[in-house]
Amino acid sequence: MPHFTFYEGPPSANGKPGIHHVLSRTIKDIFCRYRTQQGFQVHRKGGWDTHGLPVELAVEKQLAITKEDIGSKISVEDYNAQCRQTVLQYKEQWDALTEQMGYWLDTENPYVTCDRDYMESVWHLLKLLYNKELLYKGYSVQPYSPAAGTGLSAHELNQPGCYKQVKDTSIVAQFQLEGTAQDYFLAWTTTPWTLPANSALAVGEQMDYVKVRTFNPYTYLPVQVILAKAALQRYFPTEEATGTTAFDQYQPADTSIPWKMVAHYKGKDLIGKTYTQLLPYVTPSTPAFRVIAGSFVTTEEGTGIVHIAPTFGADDMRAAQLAGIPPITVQRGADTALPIVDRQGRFVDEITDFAGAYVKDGYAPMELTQQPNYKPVDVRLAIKLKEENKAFLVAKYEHSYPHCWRTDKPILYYPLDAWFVKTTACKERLIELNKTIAWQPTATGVGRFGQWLENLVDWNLSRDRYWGTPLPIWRTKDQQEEICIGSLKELNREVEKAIAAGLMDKPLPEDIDLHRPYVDDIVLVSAKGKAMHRETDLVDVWFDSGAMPYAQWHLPFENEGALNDHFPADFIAEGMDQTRGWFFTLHVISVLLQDKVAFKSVVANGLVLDKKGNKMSKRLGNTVDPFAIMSEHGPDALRWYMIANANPWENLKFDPQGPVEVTRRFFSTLHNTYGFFALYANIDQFNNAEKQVLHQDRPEIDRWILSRLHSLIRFVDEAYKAYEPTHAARAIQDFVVDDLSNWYVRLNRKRFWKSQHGPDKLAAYQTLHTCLDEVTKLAAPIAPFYAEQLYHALHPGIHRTEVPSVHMTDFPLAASEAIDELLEHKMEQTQKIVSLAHALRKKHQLKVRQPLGRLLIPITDAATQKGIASLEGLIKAEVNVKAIDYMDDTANVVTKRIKPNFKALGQRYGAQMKEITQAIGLLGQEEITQLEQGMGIALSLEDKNSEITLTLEDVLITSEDIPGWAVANEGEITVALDITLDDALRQEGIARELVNRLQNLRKEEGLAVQDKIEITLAPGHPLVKEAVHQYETYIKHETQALVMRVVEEVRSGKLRTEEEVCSKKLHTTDSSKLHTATFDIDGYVVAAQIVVSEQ
RNA sequence: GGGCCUGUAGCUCAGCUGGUUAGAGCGCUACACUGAUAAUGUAGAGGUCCGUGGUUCGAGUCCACGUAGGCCCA
Repeated sequence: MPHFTFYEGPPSANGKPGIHHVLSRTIKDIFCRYRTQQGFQVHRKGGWDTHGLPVELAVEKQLAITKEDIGSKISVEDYNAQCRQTVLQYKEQWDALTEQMGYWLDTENPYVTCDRDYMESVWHLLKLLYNKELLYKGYSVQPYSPAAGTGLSAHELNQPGCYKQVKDTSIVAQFQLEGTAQDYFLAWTTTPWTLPANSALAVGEQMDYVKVRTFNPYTYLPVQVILAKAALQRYFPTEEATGTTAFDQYQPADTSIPWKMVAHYKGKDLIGKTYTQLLPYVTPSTPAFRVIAGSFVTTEEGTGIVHIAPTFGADDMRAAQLAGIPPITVQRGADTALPIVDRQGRFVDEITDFAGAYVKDGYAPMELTQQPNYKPVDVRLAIKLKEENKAFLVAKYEHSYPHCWRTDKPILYYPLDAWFVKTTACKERLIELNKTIAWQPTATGVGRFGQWLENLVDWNLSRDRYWGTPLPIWRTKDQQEEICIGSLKELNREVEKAIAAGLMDKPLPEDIDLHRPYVDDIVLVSAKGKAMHRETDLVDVWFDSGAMPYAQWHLPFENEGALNDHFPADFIAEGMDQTRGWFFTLHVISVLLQDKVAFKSVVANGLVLDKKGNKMSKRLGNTVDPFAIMSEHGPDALRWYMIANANPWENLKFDPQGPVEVTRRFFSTLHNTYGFFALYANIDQFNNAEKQVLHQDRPEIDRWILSRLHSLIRFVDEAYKAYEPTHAARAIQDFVVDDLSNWYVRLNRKRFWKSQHGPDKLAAYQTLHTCLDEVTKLAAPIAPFYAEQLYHALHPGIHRTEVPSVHMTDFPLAASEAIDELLEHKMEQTQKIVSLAHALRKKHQLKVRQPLGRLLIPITDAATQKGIASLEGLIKAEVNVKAIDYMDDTANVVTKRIKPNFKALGQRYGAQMKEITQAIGLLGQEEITQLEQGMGIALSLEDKNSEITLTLEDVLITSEDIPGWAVANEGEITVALDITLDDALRQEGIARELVNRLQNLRKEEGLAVQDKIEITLAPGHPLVKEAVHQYETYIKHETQALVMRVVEEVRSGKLRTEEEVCSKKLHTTDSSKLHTATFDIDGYVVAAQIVVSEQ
């Protein structure tokens, strides 16, 4: 059996499932069910994402502790035990959702990311990366508190009170362009102490920049400075100088400094320009001091040119890394490079002028700052730059700056050790292989995800937390030796060595937990005999989920060969917002390790918003409980609504009325159609056991609906294949509502209730059964429950014979021989004709029950006429006319309208179209007739004296009007209705009205469908009397009357004379079985009485 | 600030490679039907196709800029 491989992106059972999970899981379910029906084996292994910050935060909240308390107020052991307990706290709700929404998933054997087997596989993958030298220790710039000597998480920074308004010294520095005498870039900073670490300047590629001639306000020297045009106002609020006089007249210390724009640039023109190092204390080993592109550059503050110090800003580091600019660092020993500020927040010795100075006052001891001539380092730097003609503006600047919540001192953005996956090493390959993935929608793949890959930086794996997969790397204190562990076996082996070396006293317990703190207690021995301790970092949880193709099978320790059958995935689905989440980590791990994609196709799904388009949140209280919706409207209605309403990758504005409408419009229509079928199938004991009536022996209407059915099958199959579930759902819905229910069933009702059996009735049953059956299979992936129910209803004996579930049936195959496009087109025209005729009746207040004489259809070509003629009976019945006449308008009775066929003509004549349109508008009825008869018409155009020949294909002719008739048209179809009535037609109308009233009476009085009756009528008016006489057989037949008597008067409650009852041998005198009514038919009063015949 | 997506009737959405009366469902109004009936049909009202400019004989559709919203990145 061929495999269809699907990966379940693990949810976290640490939170409750929401309505959006119904959407994402419905999408996953649809395509897996579809493939199952196609005969693929689909493994649906569930999974749980159990590590990470959300879990830790939840636990901290439960225990009312913070991260700092771990290890003091609570032991790491207890903490981890608590985490383990918490991770699956909502598992039951998730399992309930899975079951109730019908998500076909193996919940019995899920993979769990905090299981030891899973973690061992993760370690194995990390080791493979390590062996390929794709795992390395570097640094990342993070919030750091020198006072506390510790890094801070974004979460800690966001605690209330951390951001404070402070006044800092800000400097606009002048960076001199290389090779110029007085041209400078202006860059602004609120952290002047980072200027000695500057190694680049960043500009916005698309931004506009200008060069301004002016004077330095501190040195009064002439300068030309470059800055963003949008920032001009900020630094040059005065009027721009018009000539050179202002410059000539400028005196040092003048309060007003003249300025003038002398050049314009785009940011991208500046990229690559080099400049002289601002504060040359440390010389980098590779070329630096260049203008680079930065996507973060703005003109809202500063100069639109951003000073880049890669060691002291996350943006800076990233941009510099992308551009190949080195950071400014100092060497300590062979392998160690340090930033120019130490961990206590002091400049290192190499920054001679400021060596040992604290970069923020807050870190310096009181006795230092209280000295009379103490100046903060930012101020000292400012003075130095002013003196050296390197400062353009120095000012105090008030802004919000984060502070350490423990020490209340400002934080630094500071490079901290971190382990990275060297994704940039395979950047090209990642991009290339991404192009082979079928993204739905495509733009997400090439655009959003593609862009992300283009700007790839190395993946920072390190997390300074407790609950996650520990990084399996042990190092010696001197950082010279290290080992990466790839399996439990290897770990045990190393522990044995450590025991031998006396570093450990006993082997690891059998059931060693690979989490912290247990792994932290393991000390290994290096080749040189030194002790090695584990690097304390945890691995980013995203690595856990990206590892699932391997780790879910505990590869390579078990399930050898699983990759052959289950890699790569044929299909995955995830939230649109997971660009750098699962999509990325799956892709990276598999490309780096196997040089293959991890998934061949992917459907991204959008957000589920509330009815008004607001994001759902607990805070706003606008969340929707999936269980409530499902218990109220059923899971299928919810699923169908979510899929049919909008493409899943667009945001869904969730309207709780949606499932209600879906139920009404789609499910109840389908159910009514089935109900209709079942009603008669039961009466006639139809059980689909008879031999199928040959396709060619079925009436045209059957062949039509079957043709529509197979067209539908073809369309839906394609749609599922192309991951377009919305198209599939809408097509199924339209077929059921429009074609099957409102046309086929409506037109064929008689065939089911007529009493004589035969091939026609059988064909009707079989055709309707086939339609329902196939629709059931097509809809099964989206509406699994209802489809299953309907399938069983349609195959009552199924447990004995056939396939026991719709979900195991073969997905329908479109039979191209059943598709008759010509027939479908004909029917479309017929529907138009009927609709037009109904509109005419309505306009002239003629009920459909009133027969009319003729319908006239002007015909332009023989093929159309033939097509319509073959469905003539249908039109006559629907419109209730005696005859249809076709008119090829030789007599020119019909007024025609002519329009150019723009598509045909436009391509040929292009610019001449205006004139041609005008000329065609002037054509008369005779010329139109000429065209219709296949003759060409010459049009002479004034322009260029040219002449063109028009043929029938170049124009569109419609019949507008037929004098003396009621006419309607739509597109190329026109119909005319003869609305004159004679007595014969009136009588037939009366007869039909009578039938209608008698039927109503039957129903009102609660008679069963198969009850036979006897009728007594008092027609009153001669016209009615005549009608009753004329149509006696018809009336009796339609109303299932065995007897119909005409009398002068019907009294309420019982028949006129007792004798008549006796003479007619009615077996009853029980008046409760007599049903009497008075009808008003076109103003004629008719009294009637029916009684159930007991014969 | 950057990337991507979306903007069409009161609401939710169609609208294929540009072709001249821009559609559907729901809702609203009116009428009809009543052996599918807590259904159904028909008709009507309702549109600066987000804006501006451009390409073209012709733009809801293509291009540019802008604008509003969303997601991701910063």
